[in-house]
Amino acid sequence: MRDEQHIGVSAQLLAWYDLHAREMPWRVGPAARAAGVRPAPYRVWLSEVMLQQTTVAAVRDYFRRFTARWPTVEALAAAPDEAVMGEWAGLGYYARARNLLKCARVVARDHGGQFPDTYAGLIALPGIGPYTAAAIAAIAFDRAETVLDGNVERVMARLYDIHDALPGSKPVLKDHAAALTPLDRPGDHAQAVMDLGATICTPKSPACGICPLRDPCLGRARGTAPDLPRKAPKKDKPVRLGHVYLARHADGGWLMQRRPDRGLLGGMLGWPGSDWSEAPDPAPPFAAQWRELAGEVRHTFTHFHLILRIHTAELPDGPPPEGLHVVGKHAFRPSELPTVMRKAYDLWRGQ
DNA sequence: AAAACGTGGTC
DNA sequence: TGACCAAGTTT
Repeated sequence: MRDEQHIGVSAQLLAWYDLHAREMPWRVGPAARAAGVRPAPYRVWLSEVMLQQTTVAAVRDYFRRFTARWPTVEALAAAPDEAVMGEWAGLGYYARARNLLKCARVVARDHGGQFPDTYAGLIALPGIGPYTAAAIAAIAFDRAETVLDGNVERVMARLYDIHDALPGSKPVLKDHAAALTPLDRPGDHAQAVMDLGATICTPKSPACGICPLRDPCLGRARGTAPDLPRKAPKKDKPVRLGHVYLARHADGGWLMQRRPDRGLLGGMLGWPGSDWSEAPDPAPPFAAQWRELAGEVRHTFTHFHLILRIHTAELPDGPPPEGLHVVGKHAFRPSELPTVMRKAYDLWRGQ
C-alpha cells in the first residue's frame, strides 16, 4: 500500500538523486534522461550482471572493455567462450560469465536480439534472478518493478527500524520497498535507493546528518540505524592446501588447463595441479625434476582460505599430457587468468 | 534451504 | 591484519 508518507519519501529520494546521481558508463546523463532517453537494454543487462555482489569501482573498466569489444548482444553471442571468460578474468563469480554468454545466445537466437521487456520474460533467462529482472525491467523499460538488493535491504531496515534478521526479513523489507516504488520514473527511483545505500546509508557509520531521508527515518530517530540490518552470523572459513605446476617450454609457452564448466573457477584457464583440501596429494602433470618455489600463494575464496605451493619445471617437447594444452608465448596473457592463478604466475615471475 | 560461488577495498 | 562487505544466482 502506498500512502502520502511513501509518496513524500520517494519524492525526496528522486530530488536527491537528480542532484547527486553518480556518473557511471552505463547510465545516461541527466539531460538526456529528462528528454526521455533510456539506456540500451543490452548495457543495462551487462552492467547489472557485472554489479552482482561487485562494487561499482571494480565494474567500470570491465564494462568499458566489454562494450568496446562487443557493442551489441548479437556480437557477444557470437564470441568464443574463451574470449568472454578471458575478458571476465579477475571479476570473480565466473558462473556469471558462463550464464552471460548463455543468455546472450538465447536472446540473439530466440528473441531476435531484443531483450524481453517484462519481469517474467527476463527472469526466465540464464543468470537473471529476482533482483536483476526487476532492475532491467525498471531501468531499461520503465516498468514499476521493485528491486531488492543489499542496499535496499539496509535502507528499508533502517527507515522502518526492522529488527528481524536477514534473510528471514526479506519479505517484509520487500513490502516496504514496494510501497515506495513510484509509477513515474521507477528506474531512477531504484537507482536512487541503491546510490543512497552506497554513499550515505552505508553499512558502517552512515552519514545520517546529510541523508535526504533523515526526517522520516525511524532508525535514525531511535538510534538503531548503524546496527541495522541484523544478519545471521557467518560461518568461519577452513584452510585448504594445494599444489600447482608451472611448466614452461623453452620457446616461452606454458602448459595449462581449461577448467571444467562447473564448480570453482569453472570455464577459466589455470595451472594444472592437485585438488585443494586439508591434505592434498601432490599431482604433477608429468614426471620431472620439479622445483618448489620459495614462498606460497595465499588466497581467500568465498568459503575457504587457500595456501598454494608453486612448483616449476621445463616442459619437454612432444604432445602435452591428456586434458592439458600449451599456450604459446604470445597467446599467454596473465590478465586472462583468475586472480588466484595470476598470483601463482606472479610468484614465479618474481623468482 | 543451505551451501557454493571471487575478488578487492575498507576500517 | 583479518573480518566484513558489494547493484545475487544457482542448485
